[in-house]
Formats: sequence, structure tokens, C-alpha cells
Amino acid sequence: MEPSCLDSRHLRLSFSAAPTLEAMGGGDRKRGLSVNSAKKRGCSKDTLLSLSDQKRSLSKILREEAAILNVERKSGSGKHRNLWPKAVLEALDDAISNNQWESALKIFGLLRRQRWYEPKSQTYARLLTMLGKVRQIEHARSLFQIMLSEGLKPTLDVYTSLVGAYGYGGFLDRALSIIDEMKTISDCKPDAYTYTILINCCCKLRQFDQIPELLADMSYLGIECTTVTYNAIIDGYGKQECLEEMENKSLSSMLEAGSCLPDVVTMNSIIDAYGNNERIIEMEKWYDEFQHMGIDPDVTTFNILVKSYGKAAMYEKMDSVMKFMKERFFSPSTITFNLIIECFGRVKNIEKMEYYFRLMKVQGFKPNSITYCSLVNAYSRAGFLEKVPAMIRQIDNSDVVLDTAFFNCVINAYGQAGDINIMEEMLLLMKEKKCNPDSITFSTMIQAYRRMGMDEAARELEIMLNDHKTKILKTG
DNA sequence: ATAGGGTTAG
Repeated sequence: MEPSCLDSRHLRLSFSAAPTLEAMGGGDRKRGLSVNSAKKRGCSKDTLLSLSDQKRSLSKILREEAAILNVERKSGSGKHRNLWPKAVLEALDDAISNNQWESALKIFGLLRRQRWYEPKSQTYARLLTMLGKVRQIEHARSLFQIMLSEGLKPTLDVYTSLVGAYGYGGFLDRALSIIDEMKTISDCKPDAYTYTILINCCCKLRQFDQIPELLADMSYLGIECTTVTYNAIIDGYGKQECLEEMENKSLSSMLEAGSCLPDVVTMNSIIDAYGNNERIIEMEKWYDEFQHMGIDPDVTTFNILVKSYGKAAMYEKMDSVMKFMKERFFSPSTITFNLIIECFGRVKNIEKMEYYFRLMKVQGFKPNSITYCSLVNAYSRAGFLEKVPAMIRQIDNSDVVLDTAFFNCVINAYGQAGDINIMEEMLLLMKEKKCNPDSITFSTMIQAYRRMGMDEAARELEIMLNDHKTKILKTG
């Protein structure tokens, strides 16, 4: 009698059985879903384990690191001109997908020295996309020149990545002139991808006034917007807290045009925008509304709900979301727990925060640098700084990799407490752990010195901060 | 190509 997982009718029914948020708040109402069928459905790979957790398992990370380092080492000496293609290409692949741009460029240099090397525009496109993401515009520019010098003709992909690199770097004019150049080349006419990337850049740079022109340009060229184009604009307005424009300009025109249907990303952007502004009624309204349009929530949706209820101090509802996920075999993720921990930490509810920290570990989710940032900040705010050293020792005995942001939190915590000596010790520890101090580290320490009346120390650091900034400008 | 987690100051 048990319906099969492959039975589409059953799938549809079980999805449409999703209760409204009102019902979720109601708590212990029984769901009409048998454990067996739910388990089967839960096994459909996207619910049981979050994809990012699967993809980034520790062993995989370690393997990638080793492969990258191995190949990278060889790139230092000029000798290795006959390496196996597979090793080099895989290392390059891993470095690119982890955004390790320095390694990637080194490995690419090695690749170019191989006897079997053949320039491929796709490799250039992927490198350019990565350089855009990490804002290395200068490197993107010279990589493009290298490509031309190898006699490769830029493809549509390459041009599009270049548009992204300039756009995300804040050079919208340059990005636009590349699009103009593209229009003159028969195989490289800009398409919906190209324009969507540029529109997304405008959103991130808060240059919304440029968007109508781009849309007009598209329609003049006969390029149809896609769902992704609308999503980028909707999320852009939402992030800038322009909720009126988001709902009544972007979302309405999407729904009215009817040529692209909203999807779960549209839904998540909209409810995140209302949730972030603590407009819970509208958030819930849109959650139900999107479900009526046939769009099902995913783990990201639930994370957004958890975060929003937490921010609005509606802890029972936050609990209900967790309970609901459990009942429907939606696994939470590290992000879910990090959000809850951050939420209780913010209001100095140490007890609840530590409860969820334990629960997270019991349920097999590994805390990461972000988790520990929230803990340190909470201990600092609540005046429980004495808990921090034990925590650091505990991390030391684990394989958790800490980063610059974590140490910035620690340094800030001791700085706020006026504990200058420990603060300076933490800077040393930070360097020992191979985390580079950044401009936030310096500003944090400068503030601390100022508060303690240590103007000389503050001035010295200020000079270092300025040096640091000019260095960034030169390499960026 | 788009959505969800942590860091300073102003």
C-alpha cells in the first residue's frame, strides 16, 4: 500500500500537504505523512544532507589541499614540463572552485609550460570568473591580454566573465564598453547571461538607476529576461531595504509579464527582505502566497525563517520551524545552527546559546569559524570573557580551521574589555595560526588603544593600517 | 548568472 517514491501523484500530494505558517506555529498537530513514505522522500538527495556539507567533507578538502600544494610546488621551479595532464587540470579545477586565486594562477602558469598545453578559451573564462569574484581586476585584465597573445579569439563565455570581473570590481563603464564591443562581433553577441551579470553588479553597487537602461537595451536587441534576471533585481532591492520597489516594481512586473515564473530563489529573496526588516506579517503572507503558486520551500527558506523569527524575538515560532523541518525530514545545516546561536548570543542569552551549541554537536554538525565568532561575541557582550581561553584550547584540539574574522572577534573582545596585553597576545596567536591581520584587525586595535588613552600605540598602528591599505590598492 | 551564517569604525 505504500506509494512508491517514483509515483508522481504521491509526490505532488505530499508536497502540497505542506501546512501554512499558522499551522506550523500551532505545534503538535499530527501530519498525515507516514514515516516510511516520508523517509523515502527525505532520501531524495537534496533534503537529508545539505549539498554544501556533502561537497565539502573534510577528507575531500584535505585531498584538494594536498593536490593543489603538490602541483603548486612544482610550479615554482622551471623544470616540470612533463606532468600528467590529469594532475594539473584537477588541481587547477579545485583551486578555481575554492576561489584560491593565487594558487590557481600559479597552477595555470605551470599548465602553460607543459608540452601538451593547448590554450582553451573555457579555462580562461573560468579563471576570469574566479578573478571577478575575488575582485582581482588587474589580474583579470592581464589574463585577458595573455589569452590574446596566445592567439585565442575571445568567446562569448570569456567576454561575459570579463564583463563580470569589471562589473563586480565597480568598473561599470568598462563593463558596458565591453558589452558594446561584443555587439560588433558576430559570435559574441551579449545574451541574457551577460546582461543579468551586469544588472546584478548594478544592484550590488546600489546603482539601480542604471537598470532600466540595461533592460531597454535588452529588449531592443530582442533578448528576453529570465527568472534569474528578475531574481537579481528583486534581491538587490530587498538587500537595500527598498521593499516598495522590490514588491511593487520588480515582483509585480515579473508576475504580470508572466514570461518567467518565480521560483524558490524569488521566494527566498522576498521573505528574507521582509524578515530582515522584522515585517513578519508580510513575510508570512508571502511564504503562503508562494506556496499557493506551487513553489516549495527548501532548507534556505527555513534558515531565513529561523533567522527572521529569531531577530524578531519570536522564539516559539523559531522552534516551530525547527520542529517542522524535523517532521518533514529536512535536515538543518551548520548554517541553521549558526543562525540560532548568533540570535541568542546577540541578546546575551548564554544559556540558550550554549544549549544549541551542544545540540549542534550532538546532532553531528561541526562548528566552524563562524560558530565560534558568534560565541566569542556573545561572551564578550555578556561579560563572560573568562570562557574564551578554554574555548580556544578546545578548538586547538579539534581540526576546526580558524580564520582572520574569528581572531578579529577575539581581539575585539579583549579590546572592549580593556585587556590590552591579552589582546596583543591574541594578535601573535593569530599570526602563529597563519591568519593574516587585515584592516579590520588594525582598526579594532586602534580603537582599543584609544579607549585606554594609549595614543602613541594607536598612532603607530594607524601608520601600519595606511601602509596596509596602499598595499591592497597596489595588488588589487 | 540569482537566495541563507561570523569581524572594526563611522
